[in-house]
Amino acid sequence: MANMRETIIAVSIDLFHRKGYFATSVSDIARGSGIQKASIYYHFSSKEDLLYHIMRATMVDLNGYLTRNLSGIEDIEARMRVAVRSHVRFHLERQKENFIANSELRGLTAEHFRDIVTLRDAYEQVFQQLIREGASQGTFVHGDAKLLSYAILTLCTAGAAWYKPEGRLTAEQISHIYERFVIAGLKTADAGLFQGAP
Amino acid sequence: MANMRETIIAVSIDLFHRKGYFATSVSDIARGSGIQKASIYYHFSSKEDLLYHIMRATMVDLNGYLTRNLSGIEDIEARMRVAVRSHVRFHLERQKENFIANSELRGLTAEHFRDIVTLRDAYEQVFQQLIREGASQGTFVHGDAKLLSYAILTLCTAGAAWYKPEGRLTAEQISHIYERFVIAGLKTADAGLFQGAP
DNA sequence: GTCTATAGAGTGATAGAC
DNA sequence: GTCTATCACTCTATAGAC
Repeated sequence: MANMRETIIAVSIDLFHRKGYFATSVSDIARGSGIQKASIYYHFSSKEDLLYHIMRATMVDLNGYLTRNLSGIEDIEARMRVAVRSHVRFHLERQKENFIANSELRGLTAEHFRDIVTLRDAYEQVFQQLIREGASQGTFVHGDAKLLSYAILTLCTAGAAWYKPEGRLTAEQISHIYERFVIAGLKTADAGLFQGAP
Repeated sequence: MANMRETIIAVSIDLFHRKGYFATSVSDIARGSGIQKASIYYHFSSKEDLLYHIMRATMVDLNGYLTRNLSGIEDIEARMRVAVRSHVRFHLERQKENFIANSELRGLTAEHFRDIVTLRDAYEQVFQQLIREGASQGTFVHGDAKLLSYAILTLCTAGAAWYKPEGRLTAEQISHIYERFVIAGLKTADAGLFQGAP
């Protein structure tokens, strides 16, 4: 870890994941980084600024990863398979950051909160659009795209949360399991199953 | 709210849900309850004791609700349908407490943490046993019962988290939607889908 | 059962030397 | 870029009066 700024970020990701944002003090981060707590403020203007930076980088990378993986693929079902695999793999590979991004939104200022939610909404829109296109061309069931997208994403996000790298399955195997499960649900659930939604 | 102890619990559930356990101070709870913070300690020995009480009551009630709903039902598929509906309905009716029980485990002492996790494990075992029995009699697919139970429970728990009481669907309608979705998944997912697990 | 008062420790953040 | 020192405040929890 050549760069102190990167060290602080890595230490913070680890602590925010293990103890939570509010339970982690700037002193904890400084101790883990091997510097005094005042030195943290040379690199970041506040503890919240550090949280925001971690969350924003995670969401931007998540969106970028999905866009890259989808580029050049035309078939709707193939695009959905790729989207699910992309989501699961990203969450498995950057487990701690994604856990933070999903659980520490309350630590952000109102302005930063809005920014992160906007990025999250854009990501969910990709899945909802795929569900709508798949339904209109008869590949997927007709149902509330918003509720369906939440179901798909939370199922996969939660799956990634209990994954242990030293476990029996590789990230590749797990992403295939969820890909097949979601596609099965989108094709076989009886019509009207997800009609109406919050 | 005749009883001050009950008032403190209700106020704490609201604050822990809205702001999180660590971001909520004993002063906040006292202010919400209309007393001085020192008076909180007449009713509870510590802030953690209050969190533990809320979590334990929620888990005990969750288990009791499931047991009552399952009593007298023999058929495996019918039992699974009832179990899923029971889970979803309980999470919709006591949304805040369940959210706390699922997200504030880090606030507990090691001893209390173990106690809550034991209760949660017992609850999950009911679902895993149903999955195993259904598979052995040919009603459900064969697959890793643990991974399947996690998928079912987190899908339904997450669904309950974004539910808004003033929304379009009633708790009854939502619990039916999830019941049908889970049963469809348990009956139609191709064999080997959930083989192997964390 | 609830109050006032306070102990004792830790918090996020800043000033200014080097 | 990192340090020491410190500000101003908040936190959980307790003591003891009423």
